[in-house]
Amino acid sequence: MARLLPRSFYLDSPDVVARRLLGKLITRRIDNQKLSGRIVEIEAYLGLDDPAAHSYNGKTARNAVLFGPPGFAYVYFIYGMYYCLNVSCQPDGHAGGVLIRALEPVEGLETMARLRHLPASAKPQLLTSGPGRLCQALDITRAAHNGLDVTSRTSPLQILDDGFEPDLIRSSPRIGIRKAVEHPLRFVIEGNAFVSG
DNA sequence: GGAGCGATGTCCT
DNA sequence: GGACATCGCTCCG
Repeated sequence: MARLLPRSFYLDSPDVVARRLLGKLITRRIDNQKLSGRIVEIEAYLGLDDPAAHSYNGKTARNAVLFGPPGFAYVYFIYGMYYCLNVSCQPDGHAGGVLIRALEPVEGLETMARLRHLPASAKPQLLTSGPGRLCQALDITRAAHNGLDVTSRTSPLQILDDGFEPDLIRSSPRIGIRKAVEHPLRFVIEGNAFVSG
């Protein structure tokens, strides 16, 4: 039986939490249906010390969740079309978070395909490989999910540990950023077919 | 299969 | 007004 990750899981620095989240299950409850996917790619954003992080220039209305307590969803809108899902890390008052970049779909693939406007026969890699894609596949939006507690028993968006352990984790530079491009803060499960890029 | 590029809303300077 | 933690399409080989 999968165990809901507690708030203490997210209390550490984003690079530590990012590694630790690889292989964990994200579950999205929509009415009576459950969608789930395993985290296979993730990036760390370090807060005030990280020029690539949304929190770098201080707290604003948009990024306030990153400065709050750990274990809350930070969902933002990007390029006029897509949402991206992060989870806040570090104690209340300290900015930091992790960006979920790719999932291996586990449950509800037909619904994911429909939400992605793809035929049911579409390759599963097209469902949740990429931060914008996975939000569309799980119907995650800023209006509905920003600021949500992912450690709550009643949350429609949770992260669980089902005992899976990645064989090998590889780090590399983060994707799609223009500042602080050199830091190896992207983490993937080595060899997993659902990693993006 | 890879490079180039347009779509498109929100936030901050 | 510009930048943006993206994606999917076109065009070319």
